[in-house]
Amino acid sequence: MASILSISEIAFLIGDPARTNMLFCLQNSDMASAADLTRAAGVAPSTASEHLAKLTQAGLVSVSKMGRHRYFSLGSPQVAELLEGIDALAGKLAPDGPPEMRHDQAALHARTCGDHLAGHIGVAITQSLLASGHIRQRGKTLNLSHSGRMLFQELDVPLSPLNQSPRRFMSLCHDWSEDAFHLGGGLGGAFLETCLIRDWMRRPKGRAYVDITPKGRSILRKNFGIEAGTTIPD
Amino acid sequence: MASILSISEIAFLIGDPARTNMLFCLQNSDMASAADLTRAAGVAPSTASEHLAKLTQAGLVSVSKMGRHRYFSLGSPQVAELLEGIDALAGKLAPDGPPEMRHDQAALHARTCGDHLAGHIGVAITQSLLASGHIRQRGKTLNLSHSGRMLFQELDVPLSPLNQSPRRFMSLCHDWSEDAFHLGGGLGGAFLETCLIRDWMRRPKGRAYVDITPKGRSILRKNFGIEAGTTIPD
DNA sequence: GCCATATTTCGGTTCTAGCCGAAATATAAT
DNA sequence: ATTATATTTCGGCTAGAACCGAAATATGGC
Repeated sequence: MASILSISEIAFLIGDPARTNMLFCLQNSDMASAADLTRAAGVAPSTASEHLAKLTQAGLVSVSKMGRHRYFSLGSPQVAELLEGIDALAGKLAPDGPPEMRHDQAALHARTCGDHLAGHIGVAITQSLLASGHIRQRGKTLNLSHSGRMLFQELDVPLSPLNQSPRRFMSLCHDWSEDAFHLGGGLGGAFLETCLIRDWMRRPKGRAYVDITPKGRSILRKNFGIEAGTTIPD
Repeated sequence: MASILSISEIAFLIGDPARTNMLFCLQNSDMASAADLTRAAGVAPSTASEHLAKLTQAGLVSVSKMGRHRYFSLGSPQVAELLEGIDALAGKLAPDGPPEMRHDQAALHARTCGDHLAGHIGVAITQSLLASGHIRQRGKTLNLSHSGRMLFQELDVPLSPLNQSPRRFMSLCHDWSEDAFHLGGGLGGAFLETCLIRDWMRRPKGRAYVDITPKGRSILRKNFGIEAGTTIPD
Protein backbone atom coordinates (compact mmCIF):
# COMPACT_ATOMS: atom_id res chain seq x y z
CA MET A 1 0.00 0.00 0.00
CA ALA A 2 1.78 3.07 -1.18
CA SER A 3 0.65 6.62 -0.66
CA ILE A 4 -0.35 8.73 -3.61
CA LEU A 5 2.34 11.17 -2.67
CA SER A 6 5.15 8.66 -2.79
CA ILE A 7 3.82 7.31 -6.06
CA SER A 8 3.68 10.64 -7.78
CA GLU A 9 7.04 11.49 -6.33
CA ILE A 10 8.62 8.54 -8.08
CA ALA A 11 6.97 9.36 -11.36
CA PHE A 12 7.95 12.97 -10.92
CA LEU A 13 11.59 12.01 -10.52
CA ILE A 14 11.54 9.93 -13.66
CA GLY A 15 9.62 12.61 -15.51
CA ASP A 16 12.47 14.98 -16.11
CA PRO A 17 14.47 14.58 -19.31
CA ALA A 18 17.83 14.91 -17.64
CA ARG A 19 17.00 12.32 -15.01
CA THR A 20 15.37 10.06 -17.59
CA ASN A 21 18.60 10.07 -19.54
CA MET A 22 20.53 9.17 -16.44
CA LEU A 23 18.24 6.35 -15.51
CA PHE A 24 18.18 4.80 -18.95
CA CYS A 25 21.91 5.14 -19.21
CA LEU A 26 22.13 3.18 -15.98
CA GLN A 27 19.80 0.58 -17.31
CA ASN A 28 22.27 -0.17 -20.06
CA SER A 29 25.58 0.12 -18.34
CA ASP A 30 25.67 -0.64 -14.71
CA MET A 31 28.31 1.28 -12.84
CA ALA A 32 28.45 4.74 -14.23
CA SER A 33 30.29 7.54 -12.53
CA ALA A 34 28.72 10.88 -11.76
CA ALA A 35 30.70 12.35 -14.63
CA ASP A 36 29.33 9.73 -17.04
CA LEU A 37 25.81 10.52 -16.01
CA THR A 38 26.49 14.21 -16.23
CA ARG A 39 27.37 13.73 -19.87
CA ALA A 40 24.42 11.47 -20.42
CA ALA A 41 22.07 14.04 -18.99
CA GLY A 42 23.61 16.91 -20.87
CA VAL A 43 23.67 19.36 -17.98
CA ALA A 44 26.26 21.06 -15.84
CA PRO A 45 27.98 18.91 -13.23
CA SER A 46 26.37 20.89 -10.47
CA THR A 47 22.94 20.27 -11.90
CA ALA A 48 23.66 16.60 -12.40
CA SER A 49 24.77 16.35 -8.83
CA GLU A 50 21.47 17.74 -7.67
CA HIS A 51 19.58 15.28 -9.81
CA LEU A 52 21.63 12.37 -8.55
CA ALA A 53 21.10 13.44 -4.97
CA LYS A 54 17.35 13.35 -5.49
CA LEU A 55 17.45 10.02 -7.25
CA THR A 56 19.56 8.41 -4.56
CA GLN A 57 17.54 9.84 -1.75
CA ALA A 58 14.42 8.36 -3.25
CA GLY A 59 16.18 5.04 -3.67
CA LEU A 60 15.84 4.93 -7.43
CA VAL A 61 19.58 4.66 -7.79
CA SER A 62 22.19 3.42 -5.38
CA VAL A 63 25.70 4.66 -5.11
CA SER A 64 28.97 3.05 -4.14
CA LYS A 65 31.92 5.20 -3.34
CA MET A 66 35.14 3.98 -4.91
CA GLY A 67 38.09 6.23 -4.56
CA ARG A 68 37.30 9.67 -5.70
CA HIS A 69 34.58 8.38 -7.97
CA ARG A 70 31.03 7.63 -7.13
CA TYR A 71 29.58 4.83 -9.13
CA PHE A 72 25.84 4.70 -9.54
CA SER A 73 23.52 1.92 -10.47
CA LEU A 74 19.80 1.37 -10.41
CA GLY A 75 18.42 0.97 -6.94
CA SER A 76 16.77 -2.37 -7.48
CA PRO A 77 15.66 -4.73 -10.23
CA GLN A 78 12.17 -3.33 -9.77
CA VAL A 79 13.38 0.06 -10.87
CA ALA A 80 14.69 -1.50 -14.06
CA GLU A 81 11.36 -3.23 -14.56
CA LEU A 82 9.51 0.00 -14.12
CA LEU A 83 11.72 1.74 -16.65
CA GLU A 84 11.10 -1.07 -19.09
CA GLY A 85 7.40 -0.70 -18.50
CA ILE A 86 7.42 3.00 -19.23
CA ASP A 87 9.57 2.43 -22.27
CA ALA A 88 7.15 -0.15 -23.60
CA LEU A 89 4.19 2.10 -23.00
CA ALA A 90 5.92 5.06 -24.61
CA GLY A 91 6.56 2.93 -27.65
CA LYS A 92 2.87 2.17 -27.96
CA LEU A 93 1.56 5.62 -27.17
CA ALA A 94 3.95 7.63 -29.31
CA PRO A 95 4.23 5.59 -32.50
CA ASP A 96 6.75 7.83 -34.23
CA GLY A 97 4.94 11.05 -33.57
CA PRO A 98 6.18 13.53 -36.14
CA PRO A 99 6.40 16.56 -33.83
CA GLU A 100 9.41 15.38 -31.92
CA MET A 101 11.04 13.42 -34.68
CA ARG A 102 13.22 16.21 -35.91
CA HIS A 103 15.07 16.82 -32.73
CA ASP A 104 14.95 13.33 -31.47
CA GLN A 105 15.88 11.45 -34.57
CA ALA A 106 19.23 13.13 -34.48
CA ALA A 107 19.50 12.19 -30.84
CA LEU A 108 18.77 8.54 -31.46
CA HIS A 109 20.92 8.40 -34.53
CA ALA A 110 24.08 9.19 -32.65
CA ARG A 111 23.17 9.42 -29.04
CA THR A 112 25.72 9.05 -26.32
CA CYS A 113 25.56 6.76 -23.35
CA GLY A 114 27.75 8.28 -20.71
CA ASP A 115 31.04 9.02 -22.46
CA HIS A 116 30.67 6.67 -25.40
CA LEU A 117 28.69 6.44 -28.58
CA ALA A 118 25.34 4.69 -28.67
CA GLY A 119 22.23 4.72 -30.82
CA HIS A 120 22.29 3.75 -34.46
CA ILE A 121 25.84 4.87 -35.10
CA GLY A 122 27.21 3.39 -31.91
CA VAL A 123 25.70 0.04 -32.73
CA ALA A 124 26.80 0.14 -36.37
CA ILE A 125 30.39 0.85 -35.45
CA THR A 126 30.39 -1.96 -32.94
CA GLN A 127 28.94 -4.40 -35.42
CA SER A 128 31.51 -3.36 -37.98
CA LEU A 129 34.30 -3.91 -35.49
CA LEU A 130 33.00 -7.36 -34.68
CA ALA A 131 32.35 -8.31 -38.28
CA SER A 132 35.82 -7.33 -39.44
CA GLY A 133 37.47 -9.16 -36.57
CA HIS A 134 38.94 -6.04 -35.00
CA ILE A 135 37.15 -7.03 -31.86
CA ARG A 136 36.71 -10.65 -30.89
CA GLN A 137 34.20 -11.91 -28.45
CA ARG A 138 34.94 -15.17 -26.68
CA GLY A 139 32.28 -15.98 -24.17
CA LYS A 140 32.19 -13.03 -21.85
CA THR A 141 35.60 -11.67 -22.61
CA LEU A 142 36.38 -9.16 -25.31
CA ASN A 143 39.68 -8.80 -27.10
CA LEU A 144 41.04 -6.13 -29.35
CA SER A 145 42.85 -7.93 -32.14
CA HIS A 146 46.12 -6.75 -33.66
CA SER A 147 44.28 -5.33 -36.65
CA GLY A 148 41.93 -3.53 -34.29
CA ARG A 149 44.83 -2.04 -32.38
CA MET A 150 46.25 -0.80 -35.67
CA LEU A 151 42.95 0.72 -36.64
CA PHE A 152 42.59 2.72 -33.47
CA GLN A 153 46.19 3.86 -33.61
CA GLU A 154 45.60 5.03 -37.13
CA LEU A 155 42.60 6.98 -35.90
CA ASP A 156 44.77 8.57 -33.20
CA VAL A 157 42.84 7.06 -30.36
CA PRO A 158 45.23 6.96 -27.39
CA LEU A 159 45.24 3.39 -26.10
CA SER A 160 48.12 3.42 -23.65
CA PRO A 161 46.42 5.47 -20.92
CA LEU A 162 43.61 2.98 -20.89
CA ASN A 163 45.83 0.15 -19.70
CA GLN A 164 46.69 2.08 -16.58
CA SER A 165 43.13 3.02 -15.82
CA PRO A 166 41.10 0.95 -13.36
CA ARG A 167 38.24 1.10 -15.81
CA ARG A 168 37.39 -1.87 -17.94
CA PHE A 169 39.11 -1.65 -21.29
CA MET A 170 36.11 -2.67 -23.35
CA SER A 171 32.55 -3.66 -22.70
CA LEU A 172 29.37 -4.13 -24.67
CA CYS A 173 26.41 -2.17 -23.38
CA HIS A 174 22.95 -3.19 -24.38
CA ASP A 175 21.51 -0.38 -26.43
CA TRP A 176 17.88 0.16 -25.52
CA SER A 177 17.12 2.28 -28.57
CA GLU A 178 18.42 -0.24 -31.07
CA ASP A 179 18.04 -3.48 -29.17
CA ALA A 180 21.64 -4.38 -29.89
CA PHE A 181 25.05 -3.70 -28.39
CA HIS A 182 27.39 -0.77 -28.54
CA LEU A 183 30.98 -0.42 -27.46
CA GLY A 184 31.56 0.96 -23.99
CA GLY A 185 34.37 0.89 -21.48
CA GLY A 186 37.56 2.89 -21.70
CA LEU A 187 37.98 2.26 -25.39
CA GLY A 188 34.47 3.43 -26.18
CA GLY A 189 35.11 6.60 -24.23
CA ALA A 190 38.49 7.24 -25.80
CA PHE A 191 37.09 6.78 -29.28
CA LEU A 192 34.34 9.31 -28.77
CA GLU A 193 36.80 11.73 -27.26
CA THR A 194 38.96 11.47 -30.34
CA CYS A 195 35.95 11.99 -32.56
CA LEU A 196 35.17 15.22 -30.72
CA ILE A 197 38.77 16.47 -30.65
CA ARG A 198 39.27 15.89 -34.35
CA ASP A 199 35.92 17.48 -35.12
CA TRP A 200 34.46 14.35 -36.64
CA MET A 201 31.55 14.89 -34.33
CA ARG A 202 30.24 17.77 -32.27
CA ARG A 203 28.24 17.59 -29.13
CA PRO A 204 25.59 20.33 -29.05
CA LYS A 205 26.10 22.23 -25.82
CA GLY A 206 24.97 19.92 -23.09
CA ARG A 207 23.09 17.40 -25.19
CA ALA A 208 23.18 13.64 -24.97
CA TYR A 209 23.99 13.08 -28.61
CA VAL A 210 26.45 14.24 -31.23
CA ASP A 211 26.17 15.72 -34.67
CA ILE A 212 28.39 14.17 -37.31
CA THR A 213 30.45 16.53 -39.41
CA PRO A 214 31.22 15.93 -43.09
CA LYS A 215 34.77 14.98 -42.10
CA GLY A 216 33.31 12.50 -39.63
CA ARG A 217 31.03 11.03 -42.26
CA SER A 218 33.95 10.26 -44.51
CA ILE A 219 35.89 8.71 -41.62
CA LEU A 220 32.95 6.49 -40.76
CA ARG A 221 32.49 5.51 -44.35
CA LYS A 222 36.13 4.67 -44.93
CA ASN A 223 36.87 2.84 -41.69
CA PHE A 224 33.58 1.22 -40.80
CA GLY A 225 31.61 1.17 -44.00
CA ILE A 226 28.87 3.21 -42.41
CA GLU A 227 26.72 5.78 -44.17
CA ALA A 228 25.96 8.19 -41.38
CA GLY A 229 22.82 10.28 -41.53
CA THR A 230 23.24 13.87 -42.53
CA THR A 231 22.92 16.33 -39.70
CA ILE A 232 25.43 18.95 -40.77
CA PRO A 233 25.36 19.51 -44.54
CA ASP A 234 28.62 19.59 -46.49
CA MET B 1 12.30 1.93 -29.22
CA ALA B 2 10.86 4.96 -27.52
CA SER B 3 12.45 8.34 -27.36
CA ILE B 4 13.67 9.72 -24.08
CA LEU B 5 11.34 12.65 -24.51
CA SER B 6 8.22 10.57 -24.82
CA ILE B 7 9.31 8.45 -21.90
CA SER B 8 9.88 11.35 -19.57
CA GLU B 9 6.68 12.90 -20.79
CA ILE B 10 4.70 9.92 -19.61
CA ALA B 11 6.40 9.87 -16.26
CA PHE B 12 5.91 13.59 -15.99
CA LEU B 13 2.20 13.23 -16.52
CA ILE B 14 1.94 10.60 -13.83
CA GLY B 15 4.16 12.58 -11.53
CA ASP B 16 1.65 15.18 -10.44
CA PRO B 17 -0.41 14.43 -7.33
CA ALA B 18 -3.68 15.55 -8.86
CA ARG B 19 -3.19 13.41 -11.94
CA THR B 20 -1.91 10.50 -9.88
CA ASN B 21 -5.11 10.59 -7.89
CA MET B 22 -7.14 10.56 -11.07
CA LEU B 23 -5.23 7.67 -12.57
CA PHE B 24 -5.42 5.51 -9.49
CA CYS B 25 -9.06 6.30 -9.11
CA LEU B 26 -9.53 5.04 -12.64
CA GLN B 27 -7.57 1.94 -11.89
CA ASN B 28 -10.13 1.03 -9.26
CA SER B 29 -13.35 2.06 -10.85
CA ASP B 30 -13.53 2.01 -14.56
CA MET B 31 -15.86 4.62 -15.95
CA ALA B 32 -15.54 7.74 -13.90
CA SER B 33 -16.98 11.05 -14.98
CA ALA B 34 -14.96 14.22 -15.11
CA ALA B 35 -16.71 15.36 -11.96
CA ASP B 36 -15.73 12.17 -10.16
CA LEU B 37 -12.15 12.67 -11.11
CA THR B 38 -12.31 16.30 -10.16
CA ARG B 39 -13.28 15.22 -6.67
CA ALA B 40 -10.65 12.54 -6.64
CA ALA B 41 -7.97 15.00 -7.59
CA GLY B 42 -9.10 17.65 -5.16
CA VAL B 43 -8.80 20.59 -7.51
CA ALA B 44 -11.13 23.02 -9.24
CA PRO B 45 -13.12 21.69 -12.19
CA SER B 46 -11.23 23.89 -14.57
CA THR B 47 -7.94 22.56 -13.34
CA ALA B 48 -9.16 18.99 -13.53
CA SER B 49 -10.27 19.59 -17.07
CA GLU B 50 -6.80 20.68 -18.01
CA HIS B 51 -5.29 17.63 -16.42
CA LEU B 52 -7.71 15.34 -18.18
CA ALA B 53 -6.99 16.98 -21.50
CA LYS B 54 -3.31 16.29 -21.07
CA LEU B 55 -3.88 12.72 -19.99
CA THR B 56 -6.17 11.95 -22.90
CA GLN B 57 -3.94 13.61 -25.43
CA ALA B 58 -1.06 11.47 -24.29
CA GLY B 59 -3.26 8.40 -24.47
CA LEU B 60 -2.97 7.53 -20.81
CA VAL B 61 -6.72 7.71 -20.44
CA SER B 62 -9.48 7.32 -22.98
CA VAL B 63 -12.79 9.07 -22.94
CA SER B 64 -16.25 8.14 -24.11
CA LYS B 65 -18.91 10.78 -24.39
CA MET B 66 -22.25 9.70 -22.99
CA GLY B 67 -24.90 12.36 -22.76
CA ARG B 68 -23.64 15.40 -20.99
CA HIS B 69 -21.08 13.33 -19.12
CA ARG B 70 -17.69 12.28 -20.24
CA TYR B 71 -16.61 8.98 -18.85
CA PHE B 72 -12.95 8.27 -18.58
CA SER B 73 -11.03 5.06 -18.25
CA LEU B 74 -7.43 4.04 -18.49
CA GLY B 75 -6.09 4.13 -22.00
CA SER B 76 -4.89 0.55 -22.14
CA PRO B 77 -4.13 -2.42 -19.92
CA GLN B 78 -0.49 -1.46 -20.15
CA VAL B 79 -1.23 1.80 -18.42
CA ALA B 80 -2.77 -0.14 -15.56
CA GLU B 81 0.27 -2.38 -15.45
CA LEU B 82 2.55 0.60 -15.31
CA LEU B 83 0.59 2.10 -12.44
CA GLU B 84 0.79 -1.17 -10.59
CA GLY B 85 4.52 -1.20 -11.17
CA ILE B 86 4.97 2.25 -9.73
CA ASP B 87 2.72 1.40 -6.82
CA ALA B 88 4.77 -1.67 -6.06
CA LEU B 89 8.00 0.24 -6.27
CA ALA B 90 6.67 3.03 -4.10
CA GLY B 91 5.71 0.47 -1.49
CA LYS B 92 9.25 -0.81 -1.38
CA LEU B 93 11.02 2.51 -1.52
CA ALA B 94 8.92 4.42 0.99
CA PRO B 95 8.41 1.93 3.81
CA ASP B 96 6.25 4.12 5.99
CA GLY B 97 8.42 7.18 5.78
CA PRO B 98 7.48 9.32 8.79
CA PRO B 99 7.63 12.72 7.06
CA GLU B 100 4.48 12.25 5.01
CA MET B 101 2.64 10.03 7.42
CA ARG B 102 0.85 12.79 9.23
CA HIS B 103 -0.96 14.22 6.29
CA ASP B 104 -1.29 11.04 4.39
CA GLN B 105 -2.43 8.74 7.09
CA ALA B 106 -5.59 10.75 7.40
CA ALA B 107 -5.98 10.58 3.67
CA LEU B 108 -5.64 6.83 3.53
CA HIS B 109 -7.78 6.30 6.56
CA ALA B 110 -10.85 7.74 4.93
CA ARG B 111 -9.91 8.64 1.41
CA THR B 112 -12.47 9.05 -1.29
CA CYS B 113 -12.53 7.41 -4.66
CA GLY B 114 -14.53 9.63 -6.92
CA ASP B 115 -17.73 10.29 -5.02
CA HIS B 116 -17.64 7.40 -2.60
CA LEU B 117 -15.70 6.33 0.45
CA ALA B 118 -12.56 4.29 0.14
CA GLY B 119 -9.49 3.57 2.21
CA HIS B 120 -9.62 1.91 5.58
CA ILE B 121 -13.04 3.23 6.50
CA GLY B 122 -14.56 2.52 3.11
CA VAL B 123 -13.37 -1.05 3.23
CA ALA B 124 -14.47 -1.56 6.83
CA ILE B 125 -17.97 -0.34 6.11
CA THR B 126 -18.24 -2.59 3.12
CA GLN B 127 -17.03 -5.61 5.05
CA SER B 128 -19.50 -4.85 7.79
CA LEU B 129 -22.33 -4.62 5.27
CA LEU B 130 -21.35 -7.95 3.78
CA ALA B 131 -20.83 -9.66 7.13
CA SER B 132 -24.18 -8.57 8.49
CA GLY B 133 -25.97 -9.64 5.33
CA HIS B 134 -27.16 -6.16 4.44
CA ILE B 135 -25.46 -6.67 1.14
CA ARG B 136 -25.35 -10.06 -0.51
CA GLN B 137 -22.97 -11.05 -3.20
CA ARG B 138 -23.99 -13.82 -5.56
CA GLY B 139 -21.41 -14.35 -8.21
CA LYS B 140 -21.03 -11.05 -9.93
CA THR B 141 -24.31 -9.53 -8.84
CA LEU B 142 -24.85 -7.53 -5.70
CA ASN B 143 -28.12 -7.24 -3.83
CA LEU B 144 -29.21 -4.91 -1.09
CA SER B 145 -31.20 -7.06 1.34
CA HIS B 146 -34.33 -5.89 3.11
CA SER B 147 -32.37 -5.28 6.30
CA GLY B 148 -29.87 -3.29 4.29
CA ARG B 149 -32.60 -1.17 2.78
CA MET B 150 -33.92 -0.47 6.28
CA LEU B 151 -30.48 0.49 7.48
CA PHE B 152 -29.90 3.03 4.73
CA GLN B 153 -33.38 4.47 5.16
CA GLU B 154 -32.69 4.88 8.83
CA LEU B 155 -29.51 6.72 7.95
CA ASP B 156 -31.49 9.03 5.67
CA VAL B 157 -29.73 7.92 2.54
CA PRO B 158 -32.10 8.65 -0.37
CA LEU B 159 -32.45 5.42 -2.29
CA SER B 160 -35.31 6.18 -4.65
CA PRO B 161 -33.43 8.59 -6.96
CA LEU B 162 -30.87 5.89 -7.52
CA ASN B 163 -33.31 3.59 -9.21
CA GLN B 164 -33.97 6.17 -11.88
CA SER B 165 -30.31 6.91 -12.50
CA PRO B 166 -28.54 5.17 -15.34
CA ARG B 167 -25.66 4.55 -12.97
CA ARG B 168 -25.11 1.15 -11.48
CA PHE B 169 -26.81 0.89 -8.12
CA MET B 170 -23.95 -0.83 -6.35
CA SER B 171 -20.50 -2.01 -7.25
CA LEU B 172 -17.41 -3.16 -5.46
CA CYS B 173 -14.25 -1.30 -6.35
CA HIS B 174 -10.93 -2.81 -5.63
CA ASP B 175 -9.20 -0.61 -3.08
CA TRP B 176 -5.54 -0.30 -3.93
CA SER B 177 -4.59 1.13 -0.57
CA GLU B 178 -6.15 -1.69 1.43
CA ASP B 179 -6.08 -4.53 -1.06
CA ALA B 180 -9.75 -5.21 -0.47
CA PHE B 181 -13.06 -3.89 -1.74
CA HIS B 182 -15.10 -0.82 -1.01
CA LEU B 183 -18.63 0.08 -1.97
CA GLY B 184 -19.05 2.15 -5.10
CA GLY B 185 -21.85 2.85 -7.52
CA GLY B 186 -24.81 5.08 -6.86
CA LEU B 187 -25.33 3.77 -3.36
CA GLY B 188 -21.72 4.41 -2.42
CA GLY B 189 -22.05 7.95 -3.69
CA ALA B 190 -25.36 8.60 -1.96
CA PHE B 191 -24.02 7.32 1.34
CA LEU B 192 -21.02 9.62 1.29
CA GLU B 193 -23.24 12.51 0.34
CA THR B 194 -25.43 11.85 3.33
CA CYS B 195 -22.38 11.65 5.56
CA LEU B 196 -21.29 15.08 4.37
CA ILE B 197 -24.74 16.65 4.61
CA ARG B 198 -25.33 15.41 8.14
CA ASP B 199 -21.84 16.48 9.15
CA TRP B 200 -20.70 13.00 9.98
CA MET B 201 -17.75 13.71 7.79
CA ARG B 202 -16.15 16.78 6.32
CA ARG B 203 -14.14 17.06 3.18
CA PRO B 204 -11.28 19.49 3.61
CA LYS B 205 -11.55 22.03 0.82
CA GLY B 206 -10.65 20.20 -2.32
CA ARG B 207 -9.05 17.15 -0.76
CA ALA B 208 -9.48 13.54 -1.74
CA TYR B 209 -10.35 12.35 1.73
CA VAL B 210 -12.71 13.21 4.54
CA ASP B 211 -12.31 13.94 8.21
CA ILE B 212 -14.67 12.11 10.52
CA THR B 213 -16.52 14.18 13.09
CA PRO B 214 -17.35 12.95 16.60
CA LYS B 215 -20.96 12.55 15.49
CA GLY B 216 -19.77 10.47 12.57
CA ARG B 217 -17.62 8.30 14.80
CA SER B 218 -20.60 7.38 16.90
CA ILE B 219 -22.67 6.62 13.80
CA LEU B 220 -19.99 4.35 12.46
CA ARG B 221 -19.59 2.63 15.80
CA LYS B 222 -23.32 2.06 16.25
CA ASN B 223 -24.22 0.98 12.73
CA PHE B 224 -21.12 -0.73 11.48
CA GLY B 225 -19.14 -1.58 14.59
CA ILE B 226 -16.22 0.46 13.38
CA GLU B 227 -13.84 2.42 15.56
CA ALA B 228 -12.85 5.27 13.31
CA GLY B 229 -9.53 6.97 13.87
CA THR B 230 -9.62 10.36 15.53
CA THR B 231 -9.03 13.26 13.22
CA ILE B 232 -11.30 15.83 14.81
CA PRO B 233 -11.19 15.62 18.62
CA ASP B 234 -14.44 15.63 20.60
C1' DG C 1 52.84 18.47 1.81
C1' DC C 2 50.94 19.91 -2.82
C1' DC C 3 48.49 19.58 -7.14
C1' DA C 4 44.88 17.51 -10.05
C1' DT C 5 40.50 15.44 -10.47
C1' DA C 6 35.77 14.38 -8.93
C1' DT C 7 31.84 15.99 -6.81
C1' DT C 8 28.89 18.95 -3.93
C1' DT C 9 27.05 23.27 -2.02
C1' DC C 10 25.43 27.87 -2.66
C1' DG C 11 23.34 31.97 -4.72
C1' DG C 12 20.74 33.82 -8.15
C1' DT C 13 18.00 33.72 -12.51
C1' DT C 14 14.47 32.13 -15.52
C1' DC C 15 10.73 29.63 -17.00
C1' DT C 16 6.92 26.62 -16.70
C1' DA C 17 3.22 24.09 -14.64
C1' DG C 18 -0.42 24.11 -11.55
C1' DC C 19 -3.92 26.70 -9.58
C1' DC C 20 -8.19 29.42 -9.37
C1' DG C 21 -12.34 32.17 -10.80
C1' DA C 22 -15.13 33.96 -14.35
C1' DA C 23 -17.09 33.39 -18.52
C1' DA C 24 -18.21 30.43 -22.48
C1' DT C 25 -20.06 26.16 -24.53
C1' DA C 26 -22.67 21.98 -24.79
C1' DT C 27 -26.18 18.93 -23.59
C1' DA C 28 -30.31 17.31 -20.72
C1' DA C 29 -34.39 18.12 -18.18
C1' DT C 30 -38.50 20.92 -17.63
C1' DA D 1 -37.78 28.07 -24.82
C1' DT D 2 -35.71 28.20 -20.55
C1' DT D 3 -33.26 26.45 -16.86
C1' DA D 4 -29.91 23.42 -14.80
C1' DT D 5 -25.88 20.62 -15.06
C1' DA D 6 -21.37 19.22 -16.99
C1' DT D 7 -17.33 20.61 -18.91
C1' DT D 8 -13.98 23.62 -21.29
C1' DT D 9 -11.47 27.91 -22.38
C1' DC D 10 -9.19 32.02 -20.94
C1' DG D 11 -6.45 35.34 -18.12
C1' DG D 12 -3.63 36.07 -14.49
C1' DC D 13 -1.13 34.73 -10.38
C1' DT D 14 2.35 32.11 -7.81
C1' DA D 15 5.42 28.65 -6.33
C1' DG D 16 8.82 25.61 -7.37
C1' DA D 17 12.12 23.33 -10.26
C1' DA D 18 15.87 23.30 -13.42
C1' DC D 19 19.67 25.54 -14.72
C1' DC D 20 24.32 27.67 -14.46
C1' DG D 21 28.80 29.45 -12.58
C1' DA D 22 31.72 30.07 -8.79
C1' DA D 23 33.44 28.49 -4.79
C1' DA D 24 33.96 24.74 -1.43
C1' DT D 25 35.07 19.92 -0.19
C1' DA D 26 36.97 15.38 -0.70
C1' DT D 27 40.18 12.16 -2.44
C1' DG D 28 44.12 10.18 -5.08
C1' DG D 29 48.59 10.73 -7.10
C1' DC D 30 53.05 12.84 -6.84
